[in-house]
Amino acid sequence: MPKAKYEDIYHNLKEKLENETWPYGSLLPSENTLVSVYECSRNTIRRALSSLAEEGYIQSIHGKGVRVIYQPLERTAFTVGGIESFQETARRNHFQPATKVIQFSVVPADEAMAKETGFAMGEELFFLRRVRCIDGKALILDINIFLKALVPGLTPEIAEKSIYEYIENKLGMQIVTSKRKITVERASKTDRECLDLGDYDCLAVITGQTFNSDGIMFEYTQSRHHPDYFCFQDTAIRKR
Amino acid sequence: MPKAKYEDIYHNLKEKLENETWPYGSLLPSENTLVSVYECSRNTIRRALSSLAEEGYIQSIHGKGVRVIYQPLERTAFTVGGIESFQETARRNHFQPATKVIQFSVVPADEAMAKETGFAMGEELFFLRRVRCIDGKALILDINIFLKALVPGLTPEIAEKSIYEYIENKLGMQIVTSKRKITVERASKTDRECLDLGDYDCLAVITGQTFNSDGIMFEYTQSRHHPDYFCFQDTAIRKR
DNA sequence: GCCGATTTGTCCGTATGTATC
DNA sequence: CGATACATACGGACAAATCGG
Repeated sequence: MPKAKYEDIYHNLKEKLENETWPYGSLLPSENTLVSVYECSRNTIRRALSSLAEEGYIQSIHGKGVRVIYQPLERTAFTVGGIESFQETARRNHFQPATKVIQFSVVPADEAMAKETGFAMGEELFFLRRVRCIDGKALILDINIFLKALVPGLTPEIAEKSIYEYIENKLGMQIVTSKRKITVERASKTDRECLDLGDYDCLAVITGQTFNSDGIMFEYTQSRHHPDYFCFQDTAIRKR
Repeated sequence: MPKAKYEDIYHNLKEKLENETWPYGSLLPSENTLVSVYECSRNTIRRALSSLAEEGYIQSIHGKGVRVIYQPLERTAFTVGGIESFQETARRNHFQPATKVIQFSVVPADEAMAKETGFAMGEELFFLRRVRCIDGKALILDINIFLKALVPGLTPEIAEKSIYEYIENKLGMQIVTSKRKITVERASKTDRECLDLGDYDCLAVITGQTFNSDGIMFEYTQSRHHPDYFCFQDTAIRKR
Protein backbone atom coordinates (compact mmCIF):
# COMPACT_ATOMS: atom_id res chain seq x y z
CA MET A 1 0.00 0.00 0.00
CA PRO A 2 1.43 3.34 -0.95
CA LYS A 3 1.29 5.77 1.91
CA ALA A 4 2.94 8.71 0.22
CA LYS A 5 0.50 11.28 -1.09
CA TYR A 6 2.28 11.77 -4.40
CA GLU A 7 2.05 8.03 -5.04
CA ASP A 8 -1.71 8.09 -4.54
CA ILE A 9 -2.04 10.99 -6.92
CA TYR A 10 0.29 9.29 -9.39
CA HIS A 11 -1.79 6.10 -9.37
CA ASN A 12 -5.05 7.98 -9.58
CA LEU A 13 -3.92 10.04 -12.57
CA LYS A 14 -2.42 6.98 -14.23
CA GLU A 15 -5.69 5.11 -13.97
CA LYS A 16 -7.59 8.04 -15.42
CA LEU A 17 -5.13 8.25 -18.29
CA GLU A 18 -5.53 4.54 -18.99
CA ASN A 19 -9.31 5.02 -18.87
CA GLU A 20 -8.86 7.79 -21.39
CA THR A 21 -10.61 10.28 -19.15
CA TRP A 22 -8.38 12.74 -21.00
CA PRO A 23 -7.87 11.50 -24.57
CA TYR A 24 -4.58 11.19 -26.42
CA GLY A 25 -3.40 14.60 -27.60
CA SER A 26 -5.47 16.66 -25.16
CA LEU A 27 -4.23 18.79 -22.28
CA LEU A 28 -4.55 17.86 -18.62
CA PRO A 29 -6.13 20.30 -16.15
CA SER A 30 -3.53 22.83 -15.08
CA GLU A 31 -1.26 22.11 -12.13
CA ASN A 32 -3.06 24.69 -10.04
CA THR A 33 -6.39 23.04 -10.80
CA LEU A 34 -4.97 19.69 -9.73
CA VAL A 35 -3.69 21.32 -6.55
CA SER A 36 -7.30 22.21 -5.70
CA VAL A 37 -8.63 18.82 -6.73
CA TYR A 38 -6.12 16.82 -4.68
CA GLU A 39 -5.72 19.41 -1.92
CA CYS A 40 -1.96 19.37 -1.86
CA SER A 41 0.99 21.57 -2.78
CA ARG A 42 2.12 22.14 -6.35
CA ASN A 43 5.38 20.29 -5.64
CA THR A 44 3.42 17.16 -4.83
CA ILE A 45 1.44 17.38 -8.06
CA ARG A 46 4.59 18.03 -10.04
CA ARG A 47 6.23 14.97 -8.56
CA ALA A 48 3.35 12.74 -9.63
CA LEU A 49 3.36 14.32 -13.09
CA SER A 50 7.07 13.84 -13.54
CA SER A 51 6.75 10.12 -12.84
CA LEU A 52 4.04 9.88 -15.46
CA ALA A 53 6.20 11.80 -17.92
CA GLU A 54 9.07 9.36 -17.38
CA GLU A 55 6.79 6.50 -18.24
CA GLY A 56 5.57 8.08 -21.45
CA TYR A 57 2.05 8.97 -20.32
CA ILE A 58 2.30 12.74 -20.56
CA GLN A 59 4.61 15.52 -21.64
CA SER A 60 4.78 18.99 -20.12
CA ILE A 61 4.85 22.01 -22.40
CA HIS A 62 6.26 25.18 -20.89
CA GLY A 63 3.66 27.92 -20.67
CA LYS A 64 0.99 25.83 -22.25
CA GLY A 65 -0.01 22.77 -20.29
CA VAL A 66 0.53 19.05 -19.99
CA ARG A 67 -0.18 16.95 -23.07
CA VAL A 68 -1.47 13.38 -22.94
CA ILE A 69 0.74 11.13 -25.07
CA TYR A 70 -0.53 7.83 -23.70
CA GLN A 71 -2.09 5.51 -26.25
CA PRO A 72 -3.78 2.26 -25.23
CA LEU A 73 -1.83 -0.64 -26.68
CA GLU A 74 -2.85 -3.97 -28.04
CA ARG A 75 -1.71 -6.69 -25.70
CA THR A 76 -0.63 -9.25 -28.22
CA ALA A 77 2.96 -9.84 -27.26
CA PHE A 78 4.61 -11.06 -24.12
CA THR A 79 6.08 -7.80 -22.94
CA VAL A 80 8.76 -7.13 -20.40
CA GLY A 81 10.00 -3.84 -18.98
CA GLY A 82 10.32 -2.50 -15.47
CA ILE A 83 11.34 -5.00 -12.81
CA GLU A 84 8.92 -7.84 -12.87
CA SER A 85 9.24 -11.53 -12.20
CA PHE A 86 8.37 -14.18 -14.77
CA GLN A 87 5.37 -15.13 -12.64
CA GLU A 88 4.06 -11.57 -12.56
CA THR A 89 4.57 -11.11 -16.28
CA ALA A 90 2.84 -14.38 -17.10
CA ARG A 91 -0.12 -13.53 -14.91
CA ARG A 92 -0.46 -10.06 -16.42
CA ASN A 93 -0.53 -11.60 -19.88
CA HIS A 94 -2.98 -14.34 -18.87
CA PHE A 95 -0.67 -17.27 -19.56
CA GLN A 96 -0.20 -20.49 -17.64
CA PRO A 97 3.42 -20.41 -16.48
CA ALA A 98 5.62 -23.36 -15.56
CA THR A 99 9.24 -23.52 -14.43
CA LYS A 100 11.72 -26.38 -14.62
CA VAL A 101 14.99 -26.17 -12.66
CA ILE A 102 17.75 -27.79 -14.69
CA GLN A 103 20.72 -26.76 -12.62
CA PHE A 104 21.19 -25.81 -8.98
CA SER A 105 24.73 -25.61 -7.67
CA VAL A 106 27.01 -23.67 -5.34
CA VAL A 107 30.24 -22.39 -6.81
CA PRO A 108 32.90 -19.84 -5.90
CA ALA A 109 33.42 -16.98 -8.35
CA ASP A 110 36.52 -17.55 -10.42
CA GLU A 111 38.27 -14.79 -12.30
CA ALA A 112 36.31 -15.11 -15.55
CA MET A 113 32.99 -15.18 -13.77
CA ALA A 114 33.91 -12.29 -11.51
CA LYS A 115 34.77 -10.20 -14.51
CA GLU A 116 31.58 -11.03 -16.33
CA THR A 117 29.14 -10.77 -13.45
CA GLY A 118 30.66 -8.04 -11.31
CA PHE A 119 30.87 -10.18 -8.17
CA ALA A 120 34.12 -10.24 -6.21
CA MET A 121 36.45 -13.20 -6.75
CA GLY A 122 36.01 -16.08 -4.36
CA GLU A 123 32.46 -15.15 -3.35
CA GLU A 124 30.19 -18.15 -2.78
CA LEU A 125 27.46 -18.16 -5.39
CA PHE A 126 24.28 -20.02 -6.15
CA PHE A 127 24.31 -20.88 -9.82
CA LEU A 128 21.06 -21.97 -11.35
CA ARG A 129 19.43 -22.47 -14.68
CA ARG A 130 15.72 -22.68 -15.23
CA VAL A 131 13.50 -23.19 -18.22
CA ARG A 132 10.30 -21.16 -18.35
CA CYS A 133 7.34 -22.61 -20.19
CA ILE A 134 4.14 -21.01 -21.33
CA ASP A 135 1.26 -23.17 -22.46
CA GLY A 136 3.60 -26.14 -22.64
CA LYS A 137 6.24 -24.48 -24.81
CA ALA A 138 9.75 -23.84 -23.49
CA LEU A 139 10.40 -20.19 -24.29
CA ILE A 140 12.85 -18.69 -21.83
CA LEU A 141 16.11 -19.95 -20.41
CA ASP A 142 17.01 -18.11 -17.21
CA ILE A 143 20.46 -18.18 -15.70
CA ASN A 144 20.52 -16.73 -12.18
CA ILE A 145 23.59 -16.24 -10.06
CA PHE A 146 23.02 -15.15 -6.48
CA LEU A 147 25.35 -14.06 -3.73
CA LYS A 148 24.87 -17.03 -1.41
CA ALA A 149 25.34 -14.96 1.74
CA LEU A 150 22.40 -12.72 0.83
CA VAL A 151 19.95 -15.42 -0.21
CA PRO A 152 20.29 -18.01 2.57
CA GLY A 153 18.06 -21.06 2.50
CA LEU A 154 17.45 -21.05 -1.23
CA THR A 155 16.43 -24.50 -2.49
CA PRO A 156 15.50 -26.04 -5.84
CA GLU A 157 11.92 -26.23 -4.60
CA ILE A 158 11.78 -22.46 -4.11
CA ALA A 159 13.44 -21.94 -7.48
CA GLU A 160 10.65 -23.97 -9.03
CA LYS A 161 8.10 -21.48 -7.74
CA SER A 162 9.21 -17.87 -7.42
CA ILE A 163 12.59 -16.77 -6.14
CA TYR A 164 11.59 -13.13 -6.02
CA GLU A 165 8.57 -13.95 -3.91
CA TYR A 166 10.91 -15.79 -1.49
CA ILE A 167 13.43 -12.96 -1.40
CA GLU A 168 10.91 -10.22 -0.83
CA ASN A 169 8.38 -11.92 1.42
CA LYS A 170 10.36 -14.55 3.31
CA LEU A 171 13.74 -12.86 3.57
CA GLY A 172 12.29 -9.35 3.70
CA MET A 173 14.91 -8.10 1.30
CA GLN A 174 13.82 -5.42 -1.12
CA ILE A 175 14.84 -5.28 -4.72
CA VAL A 176 15.43 -1.72 -5.84
CA THR A 177 17.59 -1.13 -8.87
CA SER A 178 18.17 -3.29 -11.88
CA LYS A 179 20.77 -2.50 -14.55
CA ARG A 180 20.22 -4.37 -17.79
CA LYS A 181 21.41 -4.68 -21.29
CA ILE A 182 19.67 -6.25 -24.24
CA THR A 183 21.43 -8.02 -27.06
CA VAL A 184 20.68 -10.57 -29.74
CA GLU A 185 22.79 -13.70 -29.68
CA ARG A 186 23.14 -16.78 -31.77
CA ALA A 187 21.47 -19.74 -30.11
CA SER A 188 23.95 -22.03 -28.40
CA LYS A 189 23.68 -25.81 -28.33
CA THR A 190 22.23 -25.54 -24.83
CA ASP A 191 19.64 -23.01 -25.97
CA ARG A 192 18.49 -25.35 -28.70
CA GLU A 193 18.36 -28.30 -26.30
CA CYS A 194 16.39 -26.45 -23.65
CA LEU A 195 14.04 -24.28 -25.69
CA ASP A 196 11.47 -24.80 -28.43
CA LEU A 197 13.19 -22.46 -30.84
CA GLY A 198 11.77 -23.95 -34.02
CA ASP A 199 14.06 -22.89 -36.85
CA TYR A 200 15.22 -19.66 -35.22
CA ASP A 201 18.97 -19.51 -34.81
CA CYS A 202 18.98 -16.40 -32.60
CA LEU A 203 17.44 -15.26 -29.37
CA ALA A 204 16.93 -12.10 -27.35
CA VAL A 205 19.14 -11.86 -24.29
CA ILE A 206 18.59 -9.64 -21.26
CA THR A 207 21.67 -9.49 -19.07
CA GLY A 208 21.42 -7.68 -15.80
CA GLN A 209 22.55 -6.94 -12.28
CA THR A 210 20.10 -6.53 -9.42
CA PHE A 211 20.70 -4.41 -6.32
CA ASN A 212 18.92 -4.64 -2.98
CA SER A 213 17.87 -1.79 -0.72
CA ASP A 214 21.40 -1.55 0.71
CA GLY A 215 22.72 -0.86 -2.75
CA ILE A 216 24.50 -4.21 -2.82
CA MET A 217 24.46 -6.25 -5.99
CA PHE A 218 23.17 -9.67 -5.03
CA GLU A 219 22.12 -11.12 -8.35
CA TYR A 220 23.37 -11.49 -11.88
CA THR A 221 20.86 -12.70 -14.42
CA GLN A 222 20.75 -13.74 -17.98
CA SER A 223 17.35 -14.26 -19.55
CA ARG A 224 17.42 -15.90 -22.97
CA HIS A 225 14.13 -15.39 -24.81
CA HIS A 226 12.48 -17.03 -27.76
CA PRO A 227 12.22 -14.22 -30.36
CA ASP A 228 8.45 -14.53 -30.70
CA TYR A 229 7.97 -14.01 -26.98
CA PHE A 230 10.11 -11.00 -26.43
CA CYS A 231 9.04 -7.38 -26.44
CA PHE A 232 10.76 -4.74 -24.36
CA GLN A 233 9.18 -1.34 -23.88
CA ASP A 234 10.93 1.87 -22.95
CA THR A 235 10.47 5.63 -22.84
CA ALA A 236 13.31 8.08 -23.14
CA ILE A 237 13.29 11.79 -22.44
CA ARG A 238 15.87 13.93 -24.17
CA LYS A 239 18.21 15.88 -21.90
CA ARG A 240 20.14 18.85 -23.13
CA MET B 1 24.62 25.01 -22.23
CA PRO B 2 22.59 24.00 -19.23
CA LYS B 3 21.58 27.04 -17.26
CA ALA B 4 19.64 25.29 -14.53
CA LYS B 5 21.60 24.85 -11.34
CA TYR B 6 20.49 21.28 -10.76
CA GLU B 7 21.71 20.36 -14.23
CA ASP B 8 25.15 21.75 -13.49
CA ILE B 9 25.29 19.79 -10.26
CA TYR B 10 24.00 16.69 -12.03
CA HIS B 11 26.69 16.91 -14.70
CA ASN B 12 29.39 17.67 -12.18
CA LEU B 13 28.48 14.70 -9.99
CA LYS B 14 28.11 12.44 -13.03
CA GLU B 15 31.58 13.32 -14.21
CA LYS B 16 33.03 12.64 -10.78
CA LEU B 17 31.24 9.29 -10.64
CA GLU B 18 32.64 8.36 -14.05
CA ASN B 19 36.10 9.44 -12.85
CA GLU B 20 35.57 7.15 -9.89
CA THR B 21 36.17 9.98 -7.44
CA TRP B 22 33.90 7.87 -5.26
CA PRO B 23 34.45 4.19 -6.02
CA TYR B 24 31.80 1.58 -6.74
CA GLY B 25 30.14 0.46 -3.53
CA SER B 26 31.10 3.52 -1.46
CA LEU B 27 28.81 6.21 -0.06
CA LEU B 28 28.56 9.73 -1.42
CA PRO B 29 28.97 12.71 0.89
CA SER B 30 25.66 13.35 2.65
CA GLU B 31 23.06 15.58 1.06
CA ASN B 32 23.73 18.28 3.62
CA THR B 33 27.43 18.19 2.83
CA LEU B 34 26.63 18.57 -0.86
CA VAL B 35 24.36 21.49 0.02
CA SER B 36 27.40 23.26 1.49
CA VAL B 37 29.69 22.27 -1.37
CA TYR B 38 27.35 23.47 -4.12
CA GLU B 39 25.78 26.27 -2.09
CA CYS B 40 22.20 25.45 -2.88
CA SER B 41 19.11 24.04 -1.23
CA ARG B 42 18.64 20.39 -0.43
CA ASN B 43 15.82 20.19 -2.97
CA THR B 44 18.24 21.09 -5.73
CA ILE B 45 20.74 18.45 -4.62
CA ARG B 46 18.01 15.84 -4.38
CA ARG B 47 16.85 16.62 -7.87
CA ALA B 48 20.33 16.05 -9.29
CA LEU B 49 20.69 12.85 -7.25
CA SER B 50 17.36 11.46 -8.40
CA SER B 51 18.37 11.87 -12.05
CA LEU B 52 21.58 9.98 -11.34
CA ALA B 53 19.60 7.25 -9.57
CA GLU B 54 17.33 6.84 -12.58
CA GLU B 55 20.35 6.30 -14.77
CA GLY B 56 21.82 3.65 -12.53
CA TYR B 57 24.71 5.68 -11.12
CA ILE B 58 23.64 5.73 -7.48
CA GLN B 59 21.05 4.39 -5.11
CA SER B 60 19.74 6.14 -2.00
CA ILE B 61 19.51 4.20 1.22
CA HIS B 62 17.13 5.62 3.78
CA GLY B 63 18.89 6.72 6.96
CA LYS B 64 22.28 5.60 5.71
CA GLY B 65 23.50 7.44 2.66
CA VAL B 66 23.75 7.29 -1.09
CA ARG B 67 25.57 4.30 -2.54
CA VAL B 68 27.59 4.41 -5.75
CA ILE B 69 26.48 1.60 -8.08
CA TYR B 70 28.15 2.95 -11.21
CA GLN B 71 30.70 0.63 -12.77
CA PRO B 72 32.84 1.72 -15.72
CA LEU B 73 31.95 -0.44 -18.69
CA GLU B 74 34.01 -1.89 -21.47
CA ARG B 75 33.13 -0.16 -24.70
CA THR B 76 33.25 -3.11 -27.01
CA ALA B 77 29.77 -3.06 -28.47
CA PHE B 78 27.84 -0.48 -30.38
CA THR B 79 25.44 0.60 -27.68
CA VAL B 80 22.22 2.50 -27.94
CA GLY B 81 19.96 3.91 -25.23
CA GLY B 82 18.65 7.36 -24.48
CA ILE B 83 17.69 9.49 -27.46
CA GLU B 84 20.66 9.75 -29.72
CA SER B 85 21.11 9.97 -33.45
CA PHE B 86 23.08 7.43 -35.43
CA GLN B 87 25.73 10.11 -36.01
CA GLU B 88 26.10 10.81 -32.32
CA THR B 89 26.25 7.13 -31.44
CA ALA B 90 28.83 6.43 -34.11
CA ARG B 91 30.99 9.30 -32.95
CA ARG B 92 30.77 8.23 -29.34
CA ASN B 93 31.88 4.74 -30.32
CA HIS B 94 34.68 6.03 -32.55
CA PHE B 95 33.38 4.60 -35.81
CA GLN B 96 33.32 6.07 -39.30
CA PRO B 97 29.65 6.33 -40.18
CA ALA B 98 28.09 6.46 -43.63
CA THR B 99 24.47 6.69 -44.73
CA LYS B 100 22.83 5.67 -47.98
CA VAL B 101 19.29 6.82 -48.77
CA ILE B 102 17.46 4.06 -50.63
CA GLN B 103 13.96 5.47 -50.57
CA PHE B 104 12.55 8.98 -50.27
CA SER B 105 8.88 9.44 -51.03
CA VAL B 106 5.80 11.33 -49.97
CA VAL B 107 2.72 9.27 -49.21
CA PRO B 108 -0.61 9.79 -47.46
CA ALA B 109 -1.29 7.57 -44.45
CA ASP B 110 -3.67 4.79 -45.40
CA GLU B 111 -5.60 2.81 -42.82
CA ALA B 112 -3.02 0.08 -42.27
CA MET B 113 -0.20 2.56 -41.86
CA ALA B 114 -2.25 4.82 -39.60
CA LYS B 115 -2.96 1.89 -37.33
CA GLU B 116 0.65 0.78 -37.19
CA THR B 117 2.30 4.15 -36.81
CA GLY B 118 -0.24 6.12 -34.81
CA PHE B 119 -0.54 8.92 -37.38
CA ALA B 120 -4.00 10.08 -38.41
CA MET B 121 -5.40 8.74 -41.68
CA GLY B 122 -4.79 10.91 -44.72
CA GLU B 123 -1.83 12.78 -43.19
CA GLU B 124 0.92 13.57 -45.69
CA LEU B 125 4.04 11.69 -44.74
CA PHE B 126 7.67 11.51 -45.73
CA PHE B 127 8.59 7.86 -46.05
CA LEU B 128 12.25 7.05 -46.18
CA ARG B 129 14.60 4.17 -45.86
CA ARG B 130 18.28 4.48 -45.17
CA VAL B 131 21.13 2.06 -44.78
CA ARG B 132 23.70 2.86 -42.11
CA CYS B 133 27.23 1.64 -42.62
CA ILE B 134 30.12 1.43 -40.26
CA ASP B 135 33.61 0.82 -41.56
CA GLY B 136 32.12 -0.15 -44.91
CA LYS B 137 29.67 -2.73 -43.57
CA ALA B 138 25.91 -2.22 -43.89
CA LEU B 139 24.60 -2.82 -40.40
CA ILE B 140 21.41 -0.88 -39.79
CA LEU B 141 18.32 -0.37 -41.91
CA ASP B 142 16.38 2.69 -40.77
CA ILE B 143 12.81 3.33 -41.79
CA ASN B 144 11.68 6.86 -40.90
CA ILE B 145 8.21 8.23 -41.39
CA PHE B 146 7.76 11.94 -40.73
CA LEU B 147 4.73 14.15 -40.56
CA LYS B 148 5.41 16.24 -43.66
CA ALA B 149 3.83 19.38 -42.22
CA LEU B 150 6.25 19.38 -39.29
CA VAL B 151 9.44 18.69 -41.21
CA PRO B 152 9.18 21.07 -44.19
CA GLY B 153 12.03 21.25 -46.65
CA LEU B 154 13.38 17.77 -45.98
CA THR B 155 15.45 16.49 -48.91
CA PRO B 156 17.38 13.32 -49.74
CA GLU B 157 20.56 15.36 -49.32
CA ILE B 158 19.69 16.19 -45.73
CA ALA B 159 18.68 12.59 -45.08
CA GLU B 160 22.14 11.56 -46.23
CA LYS B 161 23.67 13.63 -43.47
CA SER B 162 21.70 14.00 -40.24
CA ILE B 163 17.97 14.56 -40.11
CA TYR B 164 18.01 15.22 -36.39
CA GLU B 165 20.63 17.90 -36.85
CA TYR B 166 18.37 19.53 -39.45
CA ILE B 167 15.28 19.28 -37.29
CA GLU B 168 16.90 20.67 -34.19
CA ASN B 169 19.24 23.30 -35.60
CA LYS B 170 17.60 24.43 -38.84
CA LEU B 171 13.93 24.04 -37.97
CA GLY B 172 14.41 24.83 -34.30
CA MET B 173 12.14 21.98 -33.31
CA GLN B 174 13.01 20.13 -30.16
CA ILE B 175 12.76 16.41 -29.71
CA VAL B 176 11.57 15.54 -26.24
CA THR B 177 10.01 12.15 -25.69
CA SER B 178 10.60 8.90 -27.47
CA LYS B 179 8.51 5.78 -26.86
CA ARG B 180 10.13 2.60 -28.09
CA LYS B 181 9.78 -1.10 -28.18
CA ILE B 182 12.44 -3.67 -28.89
CA THR B 183 11.79 -6.98 -30.56
CA VAL B 184 13.67 -9.63 -32.49
CA GLU B 185 12.41 -10.36 -35.98
CA ARG B 186 13.26 -12.75 -38.73
CA ALA B 187 15.20 -11.00 -41.49
CA SER B 188 13.03 -10.12 -44.47
CA LYS B 189 14.17 -10.32 -48.06
CA THR B 190 14.75 -6.56 -47.99
CA ASP B 191 16.85 -6.85 -44.83
CA ARG B 192 19.07 -9.43 -46.48
CA GLU B 193 19.39 -7.35 -49.63
CA CYS B 194 20.26 -4.15 -47.80
CA LEU B 195 22.40 -5.39 -44.92
CA ASP B 196 25.53 -7.47 -44.48
CA LEU B 197 23.85 -10.01 -42.26
CA GLY B 198 26.20 -12.90 -42.96
CA ASP B 199 24.36 -16.07 -42.03
CA TYR B 200 22.18 -14.48 -39.37
CA ASP B 201 18.49 -14.95 -40.07
CA CYS B 202 17.26 -12.52 -37.39
CA LEU B 203 17.79 -8.94 -36.41
CA ALA B 204 17.09 -6.59 -33.53
CA VAL B 205 14.31 -4.11 -34.19
CA ILE B 206 13.67 -0.85 -32.37
CA THR B 207 10.26 0.57 -33.18
CA GLY B 208 9.37 3.96 -31.83
CA GLN B 209 7.40 7.16 -31.87
CA THR B 210 9.04 10.55 -31.36
CA PHE B 211 7.31 13.60 -29.88
CA ASN B 212 8.36 17.24 -30.22
CA SER B 213 8.21 19.94 -27.56
CA ASP B 214 4.52 20.51 -28.28
CA GLY B 215 3.80 16.91 -27.39
CA ILE B 216 2.94 16.12 -31.00
CA MET B 217 4.14 12.87 -32.51
CA PHE B 218 5.98 13.81 -35.68
CA GLU B 219 8.02 10.69 -36.37
CA TYR B 220 7.63 6.95 -36.49
CA THR B 221 10.83 4.96 -36.75
CA GLN B 222 11.94 1.45 -37.23
CA SER B 223 15.62 0.67 -36.79
CA ARG B 224 16.64 -2.78 -37.90
CA HIS B 225 20.01 -3.75 -36.47
CA HIS B 226 22.59 -6.39 -37.29
CA PRO B 227 22.70 -8.59 -34.16
CA ASP B 228 26.42 -8.05 -33.62
CA TYR B 229 25.99 -4.29 -33.54
CA PHE B 230 23.10 -4.00 -31.17
CA CYS B 231 23.27 -3.42 -27.43
CA PHE B 232 20.57 -1.57 -25.57
CA GLN B 233 21.15 -0.40 -22.01
CA ASP B 234 18.54 0.35 -19.41
CA THR B 235 18.07 0.90 -15.70
CA ALA B 236 14.86 0.14 -13.87
CA ILE B 237 13.85 1.19 -10.38
CA ARG B 238 11.28 -0.90 -8.61
CA LYS B 239 8.13 0.87 -7.51
CA ARG B 240 5.92 -0.60 -4.84
C1' DG C 1 4.21 44.53 -31.31
C1' DC C 2 3.08 45.14 -26.55
C1' DC C 3 0.70 43.87 -22.29
C1' DG C 4 -1.34 41.03 -18.99
C1' DA C 5 -3.23 36.56 -17.60
C1' DT C 6 -2.22 31.81 -17.47
C1' DT C 7 0.84 27.98 -17.08
C1' DT C 8 4.96 25.47 -16.46
C1' DG C 9 10.10 25.67 -14.70
C1' DT C 10 13.45 26.55 -11.08
C1' DC C 11 14.81 27.43 -6.46
C1' DC C 12 14.56 28.32 -1.65
C1' DG C 13 13.51 27.70 3.44
C1' DT C 14 11.23 25.12 6.72
C1' DA C 15 8.88 21.45 9.16
C1' DT C 16 8.06 16.76 10.13
C1' DG C 17 8.49 11.73 9.50
C1' DT C 18 11.31 7.58 9.45
C1' DA C 19 15.34 4.51 9.02
C1' DT C 20 20.13 3.61 10.52
C1' DC C 21 23.70 3.47 13.70
C1' DC D 1 18.29 7.19 23.50
C1' DG D 2 20.29 10.79 20.51
C1' DA D 3 22.63 12.07 16.28
C1' DT D 4 22.72 11.58 11.48
C1' DA D 5 20.73 10.93 7.00
C1' DC D 6 17.26 10.34 3.68
C1' DA D 7 11.87 11.00 2.53
C1' DT D 8 7.80 13.66 2.17
C1' DA D 9 5.24 17.82 2.07
C1' DC D 10 4.12 22.70 2.22
C1' DG D 11 4.24 27.49 0.82
C1' DG D 12 6.29 31.17 -1.38
C1' DA D 13 9.01 33.70 -4.88
C1' DC D 14 10.42 34.66 -9.36
C1' DA D 15 11.60 33.29 -14.23
C1' DA D 16 10.17 31.95 -18.78
C1' DA D 17 6.95 30.47 -22.38
C1' DT D 18 2.33 30.82 -24.43
C1' DC D 19 -1.74 32.99 -25.83
C1' DG D 20 -5.35 36.27 -26.47
C1' DG D 21 -6.75 40.98 -26.75
